Order: sequence, then structure tokens, then C-alpha cells
Amino acid sequence: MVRRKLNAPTSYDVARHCGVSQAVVSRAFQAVSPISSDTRARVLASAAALGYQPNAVARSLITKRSGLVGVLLTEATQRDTPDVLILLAQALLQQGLQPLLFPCTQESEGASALDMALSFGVDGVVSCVGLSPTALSRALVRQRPVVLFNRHSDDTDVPQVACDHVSAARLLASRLFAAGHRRYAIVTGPRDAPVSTLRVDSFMARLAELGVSGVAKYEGDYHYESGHAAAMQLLAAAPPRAPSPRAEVVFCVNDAMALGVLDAARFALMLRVPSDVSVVGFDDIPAGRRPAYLLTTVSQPFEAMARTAAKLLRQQLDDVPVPSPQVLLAGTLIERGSAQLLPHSAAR
Amino acid sequence: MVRRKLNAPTSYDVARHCGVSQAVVSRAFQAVSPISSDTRARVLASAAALGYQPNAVARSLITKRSGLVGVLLTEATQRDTPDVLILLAQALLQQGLQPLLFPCTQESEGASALDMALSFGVDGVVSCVGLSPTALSRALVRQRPVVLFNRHSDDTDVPQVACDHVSAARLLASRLFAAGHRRYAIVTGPRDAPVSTLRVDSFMARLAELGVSGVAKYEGDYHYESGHAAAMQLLAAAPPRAPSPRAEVVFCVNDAMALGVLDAARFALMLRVPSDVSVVGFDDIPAGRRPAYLLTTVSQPFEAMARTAAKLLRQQLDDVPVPSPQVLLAGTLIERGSAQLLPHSAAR
DNA sequence: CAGTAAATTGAATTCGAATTCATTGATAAT
DNA sequence: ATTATCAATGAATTCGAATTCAATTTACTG
Repeated sequence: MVRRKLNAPTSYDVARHCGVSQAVVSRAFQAVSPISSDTRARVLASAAALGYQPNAVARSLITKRSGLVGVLLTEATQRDTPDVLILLAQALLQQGLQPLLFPCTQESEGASALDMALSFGVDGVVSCVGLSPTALSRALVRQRPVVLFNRHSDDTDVPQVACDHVSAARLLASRLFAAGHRRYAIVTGPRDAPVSTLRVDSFMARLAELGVSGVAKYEGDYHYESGHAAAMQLLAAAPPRAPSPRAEVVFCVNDAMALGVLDAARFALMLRVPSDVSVVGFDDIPAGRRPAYLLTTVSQPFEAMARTAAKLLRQQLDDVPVPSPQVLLAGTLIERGSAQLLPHSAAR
Repeated sequence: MVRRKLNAPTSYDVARHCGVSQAVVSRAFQAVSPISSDTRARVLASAAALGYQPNAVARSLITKRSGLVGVLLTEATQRDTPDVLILLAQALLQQGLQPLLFPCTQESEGASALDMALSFGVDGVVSCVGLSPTALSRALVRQRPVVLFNRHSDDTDVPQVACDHVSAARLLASRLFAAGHRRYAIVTGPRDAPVSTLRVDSFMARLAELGVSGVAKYEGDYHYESGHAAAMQLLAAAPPRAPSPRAEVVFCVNDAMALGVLDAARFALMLRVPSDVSVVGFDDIPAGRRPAYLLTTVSQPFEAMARTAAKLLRQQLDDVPVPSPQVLLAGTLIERGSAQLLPHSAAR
């Protein structure tokens, strides 16, 4: 391999320029260290004159702190909830941590991404992908805290920050039921998407408690198009003596598909929303807020989640004990035009 | 500072376990190096047994290669074109480079973000924010290539990858003119947004060439809401003897604002699109593709741009001479329902 | 003014892998 | 059999900053 030059001044250069030892230069750049304020000022002046900045690589080799945090995410995370990444990045930055990205094409790549992150010397990891207990333990034995973001682990010691999908989905079901709806259809995400399963199961469970059965299901893939396709199948003009009447409400586990359902219902099937059919989503993506859609949905508190995740990581890095590391933040039901959730008072 | 332990096996551990020297272990992990394939296999086996992975920090201290690439971006980049980040990340990954994120709240923070990136030992930088020549030179003297993404620099040696905003905006103007439109309004981005200025100026210049004058301008801020506000002002029911008749076409420098204009026109001002007014945007965001909007717009070739940027970086890192580092990739005009661009044959 | 405690400073070591250089052993050529 | 050539190996050094520990200076006490 070619030995290339960095052309960057080192602490020795500063030391020489300033007439002190390298150790003093090092100390000048630390918040608390035995050095007179006079010398520190001189050193910093020399450093500025030479354009010196401490080499983070060398520093982290000895301190075992890089200031880096691995952020594990899938394409899907980024596509469905694009805000998450930037909010996480900003929250980490605010804690003095630099986000190092490890995009995975599949959930299953999480473990190798984690190992990769560890070899890069990250101080900790925020994972938006699921991780096996063995993968997790590899990080933990190395004292590298991991925070799961919208993912669940059976290991209750692993800090997790998530939207309370269960409560939100249950509440949504309760409200829709209270608003008088009885015939439901669901558009799910991919079979192996944990978040989708969670939302669907909770929604279904609550409906079951309320005595609703015969819920139609369609397996989507989180994309707009699959929502469109779902609607065409679920809401298509039923034959005269169809076994079951058309659903009154379609619950989509994410907004992208809900928009597909909405468009299919209105423009392809000529149904009026919400009088002929109600549509609810989950996520509160920007498009759903616009007059053209006015999607009733659940908003995930991503900003709070990101801040919490970053703070949990920071606390663990500072060896501050984290009493209750499992944080569930409530989603917000947002009623817009595509479905009625009232009467609120009747909701459980 | 607390000296914490990594608990990770080092090359010495592997060496001992395998009965060889540390140097051999190091060699076993390099593609081309003087080592017998037999020994390499034994070393790799030991490494696997111990769960050893080379420490990237130590490695990059000596090789001066970290495999890290700093990605500089603003919140705005992420908000307006969320795809960019993940596409860039994936493209970099494909070149064996790990993206290290430096989100800036303002364009002006670019320089300090760059310095920060350099101190983290990145091999190169992809910048979606503007950089001053002095900032750029700090990276270049350290042999750290920088690729500008959708940003322009006067220094023609700095590789740049961008959408050809100029040609696209001019073509758009030509097409709209050819389609018979004569009265134009423009919704711009913030005054200091280089990309907005570029699009606006090119569009206006082409219109001027075609003899169009009296173009109404509204300064927006890239957000949906400002598009809405712009429409309310630009398209509001004119008083009976207004100085100028209502614009036939509104060109918005980004799609988010175009959607605002569309919604305001249709739902607040009760105008029909495109018969009463045409609306065109720029970016091709997902929401604009949907039946509810069908926005005529320009699609930026982000995937190709990301791949190109990553490749340019890789080539420079490999000391492959980059003959023509200024790459402009053509945007694609996408005609949907919100404005007519035909007759195509008449376009210049 | 001696004597001790506290504050600064510098020399030397450390972190973990890559690399240089000298050495060993094996193979081929004469 | 003998030398020249080449492939593998290991000891020692390097990268740049942080830290330890001993040495020095300074300030303060009685």
C-alpha cells in the first residue's frame, strides 16, 4: 500500500513551535488537565497559527473513544420515514456524537453491519434494524451500548426507544369502532416486518375484543402501489350477492399505502371518502397532510424518539445508570378528512 | 479520563493462538501480501475462533486510510430531497466507503464541518453544501478529495456532480412557451439558495430570449406553505381593472411549493388545473406523482448523480486521473396533468 | 528560612495494526 | 555440491495523541 502523506501538523509540530513538550500540547486541548492557563493560551495560539487540529484517529486509539456512533438502518426505514435519519443525526450531534451510517439492504444484514461498526471503533450504536441476541452481546461485551430504535428485543436490558405502536393501534381501533364502523379491512406490510405485525396484531386484537370479526386482510409491501392494488381488490365492486359487503374502513399500516388506497378508491373506483369508505394510515407523512389527501393517521413522535435515543446513548457512555431503558413514546392520533374518529368521548 | 477496556482480541492474541508473529496476522488480512496461503488459512481460522476483527482505528492511524467519507449536508437538502442521502450512502458503500454524516443547520457551517470531517480522518468528502475556496484548499493540501454534489465552485479542478439545472430550466421555459403560454409567474426559493437562483435565472433568461416580459415573482422558502401563500397572492382574483391579467403558468423552483400552489389554486381559489392555470415544479418528489397531484416537473437523476459522485471519489482515492471532473447530468422533463409541455416538436 | 504541599512540566510508554528490513528456508540453476 | 534466487517469516519501528510518573518549580506554613 502506498504510504501517503497527511500534510497536517501534529502535536509535535505545535510543541516545537511553542517551545514546550508534546504532552503539554495534548493537555492544552483537554477541558480538565494539569496545565497553567497561560501555557494553554500560548499553545492554542501556536496551534491556530499552524492550523493544527488534534488527530481524532490517534486520539481514539489511545482513549478508546471515537465520538462515533454507528447508525444502522435499512433502505425501508429511510424510504418510509425519511425524517428519522436526519433527526437522529441531529440529536446525536447535539450529544457530541458523529453519526456513522450503515445502510442495510435487508434486516438480516444487521448483525454484520454491527460488527463492521464495532471494527470502526464506534462508541455506541443506534439500530433501526433488528439484532439477534448474539449480535447484541458482541457489542455489549465490548462496552459498546446499543439503543434500539423502533425495534424490539427480548433482552430487557437493551435500551429501546419506540413509538407505542400497540397502544396507538388499539386506540385507533377503539375510536373507529366508537365512531360506528363495523366492517374492517387491513392492508399489512411485508410478512417479516416486525413493526407491521405489531400494528396489525394490536389493531386486530382490539377489534376482536370489541366483537368484530371477518376482517379482510391484504398483504402489501409498504409502497404506494401495493396500497393501490389492495384497494382495487378489497374495495372492488362486489358481485350482486357477494359473500360479504364492502369494508367501511381500511386500515393501512403505513401512510404510503393509505395514499394508494385513497387514490384507488377515489379515482379508480369512484368511491367517496369518507362517506363510502374511510381510510386510515400510520406515520403521518407530509403528503397525507395536504388538502388533496387529508389522511387520518397516527403520528410517530420521531423527534422526541431521536432525542431520547441520543440521550440514552450519551448516558450509557457516561456510565450514568439508565433506570428504565425501555421508552415507549405515545403516537398521536390525527383526525383529518379521510376517516372520522369521533365521538371521542365514547372511545375507551 | 477513564481508561476503558475494549475486550476485543488484538492481532497479538491471534498471533499467540496461532503460533506466528503479529506481522503475519496483519498480512493474513490483506489481499496482496507476502504470506503463504497455508499460513493465511491457519491465521484466519484462529481469528475466526477468537472473534478477531482488525481494529480500523489502529489501521487507519498507520495507513492514513480510514475508509470513511464525510458527507456534508444541510437540513434543507434532507428535507427537500430526502432520497439523496440514502442514495449517496449506498453508492459510497458500494465503493467500500463508509459515510460519516455532518449535518449542518446552515450553508455557512460547511467549512467547519469540513474541518471536523478532516480531523476524523475521512479519506474524502462529498459535500452537498457550498464550500469556500479556502475551506476546500484545506482538504486538498491534505490529499483529501472533495466532490461537490449539486453545488458549484469556481475552482474548475474540484470535481462536481450536479443536475443540469440550467438546461432543464431553459428547456422547461421553451416547452411552456411552445405550448402557447405567455403569462408567467415564478415562485423562487430563499434568496441565498444557489440552486434556486440558478433555476430561476435560467428560466427567466430563456423567457427573455423568447420575448416574454412582466414575469411575476414571489420569494418562497422551499416549503409547501410558502407555495400556498404564493398562489394566494399571485393568483388571487384580480380586481376588475387589474394592471395585469392572471398568470397562465406558475413555475415553482421546487415541487413542495408547487404542491402548495396546486392545492391553493384548486381548493382555495377554485381554479381548475391546468385549464385555468398550469403549475410546474422541479425535483419530482413522490407526492407529485400521485393521482391527486399529477405534477408536471423535472426529475433530477439522483441515483446516477450519487453513483457518479461515489465513483469520482473512488477514482481520486485510487489516484486514477479524472479527466473531466465536472459532471452535469440531465434532468428529465416529466409531463403529467398539471401543465402541458406539448407540442414537443416545437420545443427548441 | 527551612520544609512541605501543590501545581506544572517533560520523558517515556501506550494503544493496535502495517510496514520495513534482515533472516531463514526452500528451490532452481550451474 | 554450491551458489543464486525467491518466498515466508519475525523483530523492530511507525503512526499521533493521551497518559503515567518522576522531576521541577512555585507557593505557603511555621
